[in-house]
Order: sequence, then structure tokens, then C-alpha cells
Amino acid sequence: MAVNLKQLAELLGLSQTTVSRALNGYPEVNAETRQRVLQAVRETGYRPNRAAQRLATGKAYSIGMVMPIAAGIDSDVHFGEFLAGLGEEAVKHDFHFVLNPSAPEDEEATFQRLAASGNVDALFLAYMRANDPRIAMLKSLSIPFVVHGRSIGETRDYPFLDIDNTGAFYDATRLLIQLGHQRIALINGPDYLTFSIRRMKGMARALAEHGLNLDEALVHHSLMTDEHGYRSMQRFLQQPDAPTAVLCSSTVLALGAVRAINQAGLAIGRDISLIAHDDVLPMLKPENFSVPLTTTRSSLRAAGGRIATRLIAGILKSGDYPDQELWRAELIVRASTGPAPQK
Amino acid sequence: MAVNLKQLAELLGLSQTTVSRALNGYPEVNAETRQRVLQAVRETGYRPNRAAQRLATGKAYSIGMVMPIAAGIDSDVHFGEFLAGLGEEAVKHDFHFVLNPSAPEDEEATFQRLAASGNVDALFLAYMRANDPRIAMLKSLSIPFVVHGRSIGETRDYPFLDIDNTGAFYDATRLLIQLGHQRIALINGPDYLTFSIRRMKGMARALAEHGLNLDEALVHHSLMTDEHGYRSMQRFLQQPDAPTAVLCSSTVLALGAVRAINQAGLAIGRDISLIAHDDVLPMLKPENFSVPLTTTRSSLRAAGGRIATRLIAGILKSGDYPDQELWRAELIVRASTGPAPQK
DNA sequence: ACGGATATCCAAAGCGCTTTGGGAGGAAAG
DNA sequence: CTTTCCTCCCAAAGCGCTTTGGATATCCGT
Repeated sequence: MAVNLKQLAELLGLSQTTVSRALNGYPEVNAETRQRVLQAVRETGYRPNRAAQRLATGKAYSIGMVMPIAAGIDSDVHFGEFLAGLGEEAVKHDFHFVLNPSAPEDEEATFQRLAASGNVDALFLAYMRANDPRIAMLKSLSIPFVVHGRSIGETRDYPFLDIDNTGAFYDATRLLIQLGHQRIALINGPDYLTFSIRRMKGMARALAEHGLNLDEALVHHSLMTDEHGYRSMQRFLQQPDAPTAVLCSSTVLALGAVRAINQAGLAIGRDISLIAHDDVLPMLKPENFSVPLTTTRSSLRAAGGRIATRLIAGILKSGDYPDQELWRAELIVRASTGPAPQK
Repeated sequence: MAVNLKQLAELLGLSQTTVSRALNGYPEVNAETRQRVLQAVRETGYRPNRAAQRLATGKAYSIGMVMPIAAGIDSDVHFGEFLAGLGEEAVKHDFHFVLNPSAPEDEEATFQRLAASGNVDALFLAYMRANDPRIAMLKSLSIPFVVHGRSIGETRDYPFLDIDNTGAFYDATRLLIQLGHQRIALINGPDYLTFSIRRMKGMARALAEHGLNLDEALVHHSLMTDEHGYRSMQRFLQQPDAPTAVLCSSTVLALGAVRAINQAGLAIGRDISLIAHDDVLPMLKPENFSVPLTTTRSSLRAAGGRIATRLIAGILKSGDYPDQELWRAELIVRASTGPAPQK
């Protein structure tokens, strides 16, 4: 049923060469001819055979991903969401995945094997850490890659997509300060991940600008599960001088935090304000919380899609995308923030 | 650097045909010659070019997966773990993935597109529901597939890998009954998934055999997050005639349940017994709970690997695996179970 | 009207593998 | 001593695409 290039060319009375060129956007083909070809493609439903293309071009048409299987990552709620974005976009372009789970200790070997296998045209990297050794490694591998997030402390001369974590939490903190809050807590992600580091920095900066200090007793780092959110919040509330506002690095953490707050008999948005970072997880919408959450929002799925798009465009040399992107998170005010309670 | 078939053949003074046959296990090749070939492969590090193989054989050497993006599935903690198993095994055989996220409503179209694309040799299906319409659909698609789990109510004439959920919870329940428990609660997964249905059935059967009834007030169905585990347990404990034992469909649920129990001031293994199903999630080991958990154990990652193995063997027509497998879960007794408290 | 651009198109050579259709040589059979 | 039959090997034809290296025709200025 499926036609191939040869048949299509015959049908059009053209050579394979011309048809191929028409399809791949080469200039040496008459505009009218190109239209005819495109039309015929539509009518016949012609789809180039990827295997043949791979063989002829040497491209793999697939992107590799080393899936970390360290604790708290592979089973991370956020990971699936990001993956969905990648997959969605990849499938549109008929690209494959090579998913390679790997323990941190043999990550390097895994990357090398993947790059050498010729099975992938590009690699993708996530869960960036400060001074992440993996980026130097990837650079030496001579295979294109894009990083989700960005390292800290290295020259920033590699392609990445990150959100402005510093800015997001700076904005959020400033809002809280403007509302009169002085003691603000932070329930953050793991302390070795760059987004955590930056969010804390953003918060510290906003505080500093208003002559306030970041109280270390009000900062917790942990995996982003709601259990951890719950426990952190509970401990904050038990402190002698409990915070009147709290920032959460994920709505998942916020889920637990909210529970702890309710349990303490406090009212969110009145007794205590809460702002969470919202990765736009479909099953956890901030507007559906009993008290709708004020959030800094940036879709994780969209990020996955964007990275796939860039990776693919890079491989195909189609389209031109910036090499480095920093997305701003929107600060969306809902009911979980309010003026600081008067003593 | 990388050698190809032609070079390898030249090096050996053989034809490509013979080398190819030696490698692919054809009989018409002298045993000694085959050894020489194998030796040369080891020395040169020859790896067949997958693109060329795909083109020549028409096989895709990749397996397709429709990743459901319905609430509570894609971001499921358990999904990543399963995926890791699949990926690990696939990569060993140099197989690719085609990850296709799809909303339930266009799942059918997604499957069809995937099957028709010629980009995958086999499909994989999970999150089985009772009378799942997808298996009839897959059968009509004339593309091999394996199901993780199994449907209920249909003729069971399709390849699957499932664990004996009924048996697992039957065993668990029987143990509790033997320990003197009469009122046993169940914190289960979503009620439309077959594993939930079967686990409840297993529990009911064990109860019935001892003249006990399953009390509907003691059964909750929900997504398997610890939040839900917490809430369910809390509600159970508030009932007038609270249960003395509880079964959880996941250690994630157990996490929440344990929290609720502790909070109620009860001692696990003495005041109340708990048995959870353990999918062997690396970040949530039952032996690391404050009171080590008695569990029914079956590794989700192993299941993923096994399915990949079977799928790949089926495509390569190498090896012979059973078409249908039912794994028994082990009942492992730890400290969270004990005799029912005397009134 | 003519050499040289310019615009369009094509034939054919791969890419690296599998597979078809033999062919040589020796053993078994007649 | 032929004839037949294995056993083991090979040459060559694809698989469906891209790309090189021209062809051919048209158009330009002079």
C-alpha cells in the first residue's frame, strides 16, 4: 500500500533525485514542480522510509537520554511530565528515543557508549548540579546536546534551556515582603540541584534588598514529595518564631505543606501565606487546592517539548533556534497569599 | 574506526554472505568458520549497522509504547520504575523506543498510527482495565504486543505478563486472619484497574474462607500517592469499629498510612498490622520503614525488563518464552504484622 | 548569433546489511 | 566409476533513500 520514492517519481514522471530534492527543500527545483510533488505526497500519503534515510544520511533520527536511576529521580513525579513533553514532540517528527537508565557511577560510560553507538544524533541532559562534571564530558563527546537547566560555576558555553529560577523566587519573595511578611520559609528541592540553589538565591536577594536575612532555620532541602513538604512545614510551625509565609519549590511539596498548615489550624492566605512553584502537572493544579495557590508557573511539559524541538531542528539543520534560552516564570497571584498577620 | 561487514569479510578472507550467516546463526556455516568470525568480531569490535539491518530486513528494531497522559498515570511513581526496566533491557539489545504520549480519547488513533508507521515492531500496553477495549484493538492491528497485567472478562488469548494479584492479597489476608484479625481494611489503587480489582478479590476470598465478609466501609480506592494513603487510613481509624489490620496496594500508600497510624498514637505491628504490596521501588524500601513492613513483593522493574525481553525475542524470533506469564508475589513477613490486639 | 550564466532536471553510485540462487568439492549411493 | 547429495561458501541483487556529477534548455549581454 505504502508508496516509495521510486513509485512516486514514476507517477510524477520525474526522477527520484528531483522528487527527493523537492521534498528536502533544495533550491534547484522549479517552484511549480515542487508544488506538484507536494500535492502527490498528499494524495498518496507518501512517507519516506526512515531506515533508508538513516542509511543514506548516516543520521540516526533519534535522541538519546540517560535516565538517572538515582534515588528520588527516576521515580520523580516531575520526570514523567517532562518526558511526556519530549515524547510528544519527538513523535511528531518521527524521531525515536533511546532511553538509557544508568546509575550515577557509570553515567560516563553510558554516555560514551551511547554517543559511540551511532544510534543517537543528540543527547539530552537534566537534573543539573552545581559544577556538573557531565557537561565537560558531553562537550568532549562531539555529539550535540541540550541541557535542561544549567550548571553553576562553569563557563556557560553550552546549549541549554532553563527557567529563571532566581527571578521567579525573587519575584515571589518580593511580593511576600510587600505584603508585610518578614519571616519567610523555604521548602526547596534537593540542595545539590541547581534550580534549588538558584531559587534560594533569588529569595535571599529579595530579602537582602529589603534589609532582611535568610534564616537558615527556615530553609529545608529534600526530595520533592508531599511527605517531605508536610514534615518541613510541620517543623517550621513548631519553631518559636514561626514564619508567616512559605515558598515551596513544587506544588507537590505544597500539597504536604498545606496539609500541615491545616492541621495546625491555621488559615492559608490569612494566618500564613504560601507561594509554590508550579510545573503545571496535570494532576495537581494550584487552582484546585482548597485555597487556590499563588504560584510561579512554568510548564515542565512545554520545556520537554521545546528541548525536543531544538534537538531535532539541530539535527535536521532546519529552523533556527537560540542556543540558550531562559524562560521567565509567571507569578500568578491567587488566594494563598495575603497580608502578613498583625502581631 | 568502526568496521563494517565488508571489511570484516575481507579481513577474514570470506564473503559477506558467509560472515552475515555466521553472525545470524544460520546452519550452513562451518563451526570452525563461525568461531573465526566470532573471534574477529571480538577483536575488531564490529557492530552491525542497525539502519542497514532495518532497511534490509524491514524490521524496525524498536518497540512502541503509548504513554497514557491521563491524570495519575503519567506522573505515577510506579511508571518510571517500570520504564527503567524496559529501557535497561532494550538498550542491551540495541532496541529503540517510540514513546507516544496520548490522551485516552485518541488512544486508538495513536495505536493505529504507531502500528502503521512501520516504526515499531511491537507494542506494549499497561494499566489494564476490566474489559479493556484496547486489547481487541491491538489484536486487530496485526502487530505483536505484550500486555502488562491482564484484562478481566475477556477471553485470555493474548500475550501478557502479570503478577498473581489475587493470590498475593489472598495470602496476605490469610496471614492476618491467622494472626487473629477480623476487621481488615484495604487501601487500594484506582478501582478501574485490574490489579486493584484482583487484589480486592483475593482479599475477599480469604475472608470468605474463614466466614468473614469484606466490609465495604473498609475499602478505599484511589491514586497511589501517600497523601491518599494518609487520608484513607485516617478515615478508617476514625470509624467506630476501626480495623485492626490494613492492606495497602503500594508502599507509597503505606507511607501515608503509617503516618496516619503514628499520628493516632498507635503502634504498628501491635495495635494495628499492616501489609503492603512492594513494587521494589528503590527509594522506598519496606525494610527502611520505622517499623519494617510485611509485604507482598514483586519487582516492577523486573517486569519491565521481562516484557522487553519477550518483545525483543519475539521480534528476533530468538529464544522461546512463554506467551503468558503469571508471577507469584512473595509474602515477606517483617515487623509490621502481629497478633490482633485483644479487646 | 554566440559564449557563458542560470535554472532544472536526471542517471547512477553508494549507504551496509540480508537473501536469493547458485557452485565447487567431497562423501555416499548405485 | 558415475550419479546424487550434502556441506560450505560466494556473487550479486536488492532494501529506499541521498548525493555527486553531469546533462539540457533557456536566457543574457554583446
